[in-house]
Amino acid sequence: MKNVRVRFAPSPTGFLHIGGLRTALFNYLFAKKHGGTFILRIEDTDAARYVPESLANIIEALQWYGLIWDEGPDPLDPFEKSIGDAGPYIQSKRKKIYQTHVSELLERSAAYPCFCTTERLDSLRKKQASEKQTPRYDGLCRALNPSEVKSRLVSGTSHTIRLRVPTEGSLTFRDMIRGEVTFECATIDDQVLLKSDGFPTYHLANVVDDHLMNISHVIRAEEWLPSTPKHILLYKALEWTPPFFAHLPMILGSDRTKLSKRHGAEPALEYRQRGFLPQAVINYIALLGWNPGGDREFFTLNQLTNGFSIEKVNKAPSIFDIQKMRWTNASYLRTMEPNRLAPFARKFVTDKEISDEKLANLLVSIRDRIETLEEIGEWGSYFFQKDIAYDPALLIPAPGTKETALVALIFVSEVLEKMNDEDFTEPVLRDLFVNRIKSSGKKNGEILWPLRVAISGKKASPDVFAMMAVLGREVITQRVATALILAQGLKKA
RNA sequence: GCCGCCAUCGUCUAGAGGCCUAGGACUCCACGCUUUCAAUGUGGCAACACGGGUUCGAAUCCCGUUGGCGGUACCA
Repeated sequence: MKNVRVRFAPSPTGFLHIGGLRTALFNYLFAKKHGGTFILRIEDTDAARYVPESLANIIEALQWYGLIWDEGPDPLDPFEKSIGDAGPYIQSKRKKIYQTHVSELLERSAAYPCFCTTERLDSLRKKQASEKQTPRYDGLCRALNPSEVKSRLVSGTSHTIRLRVPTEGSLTFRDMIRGEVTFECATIDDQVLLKSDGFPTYHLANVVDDHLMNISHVIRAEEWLPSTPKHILLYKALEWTPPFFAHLPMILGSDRTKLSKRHGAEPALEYRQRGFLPQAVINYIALLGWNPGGDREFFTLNQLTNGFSIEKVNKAPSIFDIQKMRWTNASYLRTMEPNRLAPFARKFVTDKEISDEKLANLLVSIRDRIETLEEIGEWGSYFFQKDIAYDPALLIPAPGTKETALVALIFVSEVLEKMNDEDFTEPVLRDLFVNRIKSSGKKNGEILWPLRVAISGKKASPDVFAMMAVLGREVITQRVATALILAQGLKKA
């Protein structure tokens, strides 16, 4: 394939979501696979729905996920500067370009001015709907005679420009994922190309820009499939060659409808806050609707690129499963060096001066227990907080009573008394305690359960000896003493 | 309603006419390891939507039905 140029073209009407991220990803993969160019274009032709923060969000999200564009707005100054020669890449800055092409369409009679008011259009639709007809433009202005058009234009009557769609015949095109798709022209509406405010609609701006930016392949979500014939008609009217099209299957929520907040689909960047690794999210969503064919589950962005092929993209929609994404994330976490995890753990550290080394030691035992970075806080709470609070009844081991707990804590205190700071390493502690417990004829659980609770305040925690080594002799002695007092206060079982 | 797309375990998927008594992964369950919870190991439950063709042979090809999704704006 020569000269592959693809674009991701979000509109800044909201934050980037998972669906958009997946579209961006597949465009990126396709471009990189074929040594092509990945372009970011901002489609802000609807002033009414414009959300100012969304541009920054889209840019930041794409960057965080590592989908860096070769051409598009300059991240540092997206409105004023751009990377690449085909810009500007923000459609609101291209208003004049669209208008010149509209003139061309008008001259060729491929489009016509429409003076119908919103009110008339609304009541027309309502009437059609009540008569069980397909709501569509009835072509009133299509038949206006030229002199009438001219006089209305001269008088400055508010109007739009519509595409003159053939009334007969059909239109067939090839989709790279779905094969041949056919639409009857009679079912295609006379689409508005230019709004009365002078802004182009998506359809016009999209076609003009794709042509001018030399886009070779349009890869977008399936929701655009029904408007593709309109776009092809536009290419024809402008005497341009249409690009190749590929319509990606949708990503749905757990109730099989379009993904929304209700399904846990936050803005794509929200997953950063939620403790996900960008490469894990990318890995997971790449496998939604695409598979290189095989059993493999893990791919880096490079490996995805090398294995990518648009023909292997599935046709059926898929459901976003946060559970599997968490599992993917957990798998990535487990391969990480503990000291690389340390920066993420820092935010949980409050009132203590803790060395990176100590933090890394702690993370060794936490790493295998978490699915997201966010959970580090939970699992390390005994470490990050100076004082821990818990229900004293927790100190009693499973088969056992208040006395069992007391005996265990006294046992532990006695062992601790004879220890030095230097003894507080994981192997030494383990060795010592396990041997002592063995020679006293007790079971591990009898002693180590109360000890675990004394240290962590939780029934589920990292390894006891790992916690002891990290916290040090002083803190451990203190917590065991506190636990002893708490245990004594317990009612008799 | 009309138009279009789609259809393998609950979910993500492998499957390009015989390799399929349908494979892998998530979830769930059981067991092993073990000081808890995890991680990990072993095993288990679980699917070709339905009906017709085509063919010696169909999850795979064709048609229909049903179901799901998307579109039907001076939104993208």
